[in-house]
Amino acid sequence: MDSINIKKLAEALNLSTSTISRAFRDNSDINGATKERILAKAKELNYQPNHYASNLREQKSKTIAVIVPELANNYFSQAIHGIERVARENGYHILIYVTDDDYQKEVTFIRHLHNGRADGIIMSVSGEANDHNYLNKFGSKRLPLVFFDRIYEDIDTPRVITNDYDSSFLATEHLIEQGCKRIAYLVVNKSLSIGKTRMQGYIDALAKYQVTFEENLIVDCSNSYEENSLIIKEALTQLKPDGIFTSVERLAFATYYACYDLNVNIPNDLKVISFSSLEIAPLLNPSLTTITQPAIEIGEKAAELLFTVLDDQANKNRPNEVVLTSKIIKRNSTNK
Amino acid sequence: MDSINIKKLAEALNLSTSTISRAFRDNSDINGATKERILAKAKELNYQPNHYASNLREQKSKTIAVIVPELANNYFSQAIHGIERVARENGYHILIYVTDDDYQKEVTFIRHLHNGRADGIIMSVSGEANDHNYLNKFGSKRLPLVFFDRIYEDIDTPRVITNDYDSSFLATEHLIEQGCKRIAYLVVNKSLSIGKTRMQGYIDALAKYQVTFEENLIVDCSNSYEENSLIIKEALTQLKPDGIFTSVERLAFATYYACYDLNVNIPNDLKVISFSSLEIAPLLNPSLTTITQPAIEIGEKAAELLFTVLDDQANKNRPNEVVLTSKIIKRNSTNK
DNA sequence: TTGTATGCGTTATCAA
DNA sequence: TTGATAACGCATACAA
Repeated sequence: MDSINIKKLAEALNLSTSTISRAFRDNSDINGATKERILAKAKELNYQPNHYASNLREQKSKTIAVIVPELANNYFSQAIHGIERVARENGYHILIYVTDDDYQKEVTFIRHLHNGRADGIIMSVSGEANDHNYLNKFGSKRLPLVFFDRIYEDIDTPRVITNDYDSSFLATEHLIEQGCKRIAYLVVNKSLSIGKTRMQGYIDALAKYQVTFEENLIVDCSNSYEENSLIIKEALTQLKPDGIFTSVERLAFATYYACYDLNVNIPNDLKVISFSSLEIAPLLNPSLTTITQPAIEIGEKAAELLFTVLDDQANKNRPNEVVLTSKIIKRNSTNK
Repeated sequence: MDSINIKKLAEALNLSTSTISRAFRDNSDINGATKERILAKAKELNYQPNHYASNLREQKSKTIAVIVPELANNYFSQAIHGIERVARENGYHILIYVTDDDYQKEVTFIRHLHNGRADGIIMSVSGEANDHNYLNKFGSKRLPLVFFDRIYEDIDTPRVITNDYDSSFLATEHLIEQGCKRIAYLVVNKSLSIGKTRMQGYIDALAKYQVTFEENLIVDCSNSYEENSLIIKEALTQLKPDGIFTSVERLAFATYYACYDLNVNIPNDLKVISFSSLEIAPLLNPSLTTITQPAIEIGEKAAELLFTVLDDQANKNRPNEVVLTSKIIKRNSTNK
């Protein structure tokens, strides 16, 4: 390694390494002129303090890890965008890990992150999770953790969520107002936080309007595109719903494809509403009525929340839960 | 810091730190039984070698940085997914940086990465770039770098691209075959590699069919949604094209919105084809004819290429350019 | 096969 | 205001 380090820079300037080091930190006492001389030379020689040495010395990495179930999803890429912006403004870097909804990957990622690589974690949990207790195994040494959107309710850690119950209630209400009598709820994992909360909003809205709740109108979908296609087509033909409320974006897409195949007309034969952050929802055929979460803002808030924890580990006055509001945007897929 | 480290683990086992260290690497001589004893105890105490100490000692970080212009774009999120998978399989972590097409951010990211934080960089360059020479300033100390998709032609480094010229030629040909006489080409930065290559395919296809090339049918768009909306509406009303070929996905979306507003019917009044990795292109109104790049594969190849460079810095026999093939998928937006 | 000693590049403490 | 030195946690050369 012939690259430049603090020692060579010190030699080149006839100064000690401590002085050089001081020039790169704001708080230290250092002569203004020397500082400038150092910074100039540093720029000339393209010197930068080695992050790993600093991290080792300071016991922090200025890095946060972001763990998401999937990337090819407008919601998550927007959320990450928000996280990235806030992190950068705070001088932090972000590591990305994708679980593909695989619980084992999630556990492995988290465990490996506890080696100093990251100072904190922002995570939307995998859909498969059964035993969340692994998160408690770290005891007091667990890294600061912030959940967003998909959370484990039994883990005590700050979280950023949206008003899912209300949104689901309103979404279902909207379908009822548009004349739907048999509304199916499509969900990937109904035992998971968001699947469950969203389902409750649906059930309660049905109750309010005295629409009979049918267990089999809750359609359990999977993570596989092919399987979902079959499941949804069967649901459409067997259950003959006149409205569909999907808990995640890709189930709405799958519904559209199924309807095209089966010659089911949206919205005449079937009305569709979905959670989705798709920016081009108006361009779909027909344009899709969505419950749109403020994805970027969720990411930003999650990052901010993590930073308040990092800045002040002791302070227990920080908010433990931030709830943001989603918007229902009515479009043609639920037209009367 | 009361966390566990190699020294404490050594004490707990009555061994030396070097023996512990050896247990965590495969190549070293160590008694099988001791190794197991160490690993068992390590698991019990939740010990993991500190990455920053290892990195400092070994002068490598097992981390690669990925720099992209934007995240909320199906192409890039898919590419990153591919990169992430290959990286993980190789035991590498990935850092994500988003430039928002801001050249200054790109320069800053790259410069800061040369502090040991990453072993290599995979980048799709920002659209604004003027002076690429900053990349040469690092001399022999420049980190291994792989470009994908949006490249600087004047920088000598491995790259993964698609057959953009051919695709553009075929796309234009397709529009001509569908009866278009006035085909506009929408581009964000025509001096940038992909904008230029794609334009050349367009121009040559026009020539082949003796369609007159008109300079003003090359429509220069921006990175702002609002500006593009105005630019495209003006282009539609002033230039009255009967076909549009857009170099990036979001210009196709902007075109759809503009047509909705202006009551221009696609495909009757105007046919549209675009580069796009949108998985739900069939669901658009009308379904969009696309040139679809193998985004995930591009990411995978870029990562593989970087790893061959990292594995063997000296070997100059590695491929310097990988060209993958895009697919034209004809849909209703170019129907006769 | 295991242990000892040294250094990776930096920063904090203390002395000058 | 600056310099000498130790320490962060680990991996390797060398000794045992």
